[in-house]
Amino acid sequence: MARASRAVAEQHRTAIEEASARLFRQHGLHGVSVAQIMADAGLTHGGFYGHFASKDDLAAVACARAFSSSNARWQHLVAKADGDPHAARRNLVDLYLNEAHRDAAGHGCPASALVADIAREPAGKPVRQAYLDGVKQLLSTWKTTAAEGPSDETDRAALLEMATLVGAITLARATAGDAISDDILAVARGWLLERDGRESDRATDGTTDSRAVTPSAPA
Amino acid sequence: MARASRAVAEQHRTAIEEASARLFRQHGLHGVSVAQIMADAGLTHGGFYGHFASKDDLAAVACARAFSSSNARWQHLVAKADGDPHAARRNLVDLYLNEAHRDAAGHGCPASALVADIAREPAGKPVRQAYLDGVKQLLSTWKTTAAEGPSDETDRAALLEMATLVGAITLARATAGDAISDDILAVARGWLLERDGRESDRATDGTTDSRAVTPSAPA
DNA sequence: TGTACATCAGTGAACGCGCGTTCACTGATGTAC
DNA sequence: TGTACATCAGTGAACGCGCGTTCACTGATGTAC
Repeated sequence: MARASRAVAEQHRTAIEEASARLFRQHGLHGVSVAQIMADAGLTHGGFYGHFASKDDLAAVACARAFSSSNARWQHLVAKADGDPHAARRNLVDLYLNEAHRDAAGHGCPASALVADIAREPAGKPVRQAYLDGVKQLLSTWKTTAAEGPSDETDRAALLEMATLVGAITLARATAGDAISDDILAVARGWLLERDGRESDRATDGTTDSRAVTPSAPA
Repeated sequence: MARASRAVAEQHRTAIEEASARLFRQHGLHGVSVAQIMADAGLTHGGFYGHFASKDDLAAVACARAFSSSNARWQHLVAKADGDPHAARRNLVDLYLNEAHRDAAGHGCPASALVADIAREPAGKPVRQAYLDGVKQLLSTWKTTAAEGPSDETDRAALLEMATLVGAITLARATAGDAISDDILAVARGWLLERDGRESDRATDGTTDSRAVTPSAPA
């Protein structure tokens, strides 16, 4: 291949972004190389710098893309609940605190998959800002599932609940293979749903038992 | 230096373990090299393999050491509470959900500092078992701060609370520099202390406001 | 207690390898006429 | 619509560098007598 058309070049750029958004979440920002990302996108490594200024530049783009994709899925699940905030929350919790999500970080929530990588990035790196923006997007979507309407208390609760989501899934990943891993997910799931009132024990997708969810696409 | 005495060689081994326990927590298992660890311990890199079979081997030893050290500090704070589980819990929460702990992962809790690195390690790696054992040690210590005595419910609560501790500190690290970072710590601190009953609003070390803790040695 | 010498902790050069990035090159694409 | 040619997306070799690990070597330590 000598020269791709503009349309094809744009497809290539998208493929690079999608491959990196997945591989960065799976292996970490420094656990996958430019060459591996390009190979995953079906290209050779030399063309990378025609699309991005640096690996750091790509990291920020990929991070933003991963959050955007996760947030869209969250909003879709909220919409499916058709105005019932309890059902919306149940949909999100079932998606998030799930063995399938635990075992597929590459397709899951970037807030948890990248949290430690971002914490170690120096202050000026663009990926840090992308992460911060992304977390705030997810928080905003999460708040729409609060039983009470918007308030300072709802904001505080959302911070606590997001920390619990992130802590439960990351700790479950680190302890995967031991019974404690499933227990962590189950306990956090129970707390997040029970604390939100009991009048909505059914999710809108028809499942009746959050512990027996069919393996579904992760967050 | 040509040959160190046995006593000095053992000091060197200890220095390597301590340096790596700190540097692995700060920069990640793959974010610091054998040469950097050895230099930090005051040695050159070639001697490393006289002490450890591989970097993976050291990772497991360093992980166990970090947990052992953290757990000892936890037990010391529990002991200081002199049998009052509320005060013990307050001591631990003040230690953990703290700006100083957030900003010094290298001296902090390995359960949070290493959580994402461990999640990405393949199943057979010895560091995974060391991590799992360490988390169970901390859980065991944490349970001694439960208001009610030992029970299945206490066990489940401890899992949830540990996930919240880990989630809050890691998310606070990833968002450090933004106001949301301090908010996450404050909200999680409030929840962990309030949920445990209100009769113990004073920690045993004499501080009266958990939000104004003096910067202290992290967990 | 003193001597002879084997042991071995630590040194530093070297190994093959993969990293992020650069660059001369290729040849189809896109454009000017 | 057809031709001439400049543009530039992608290729693959190459750059300097740091990685984990190995190894010949040094010389003080530890031991046998």
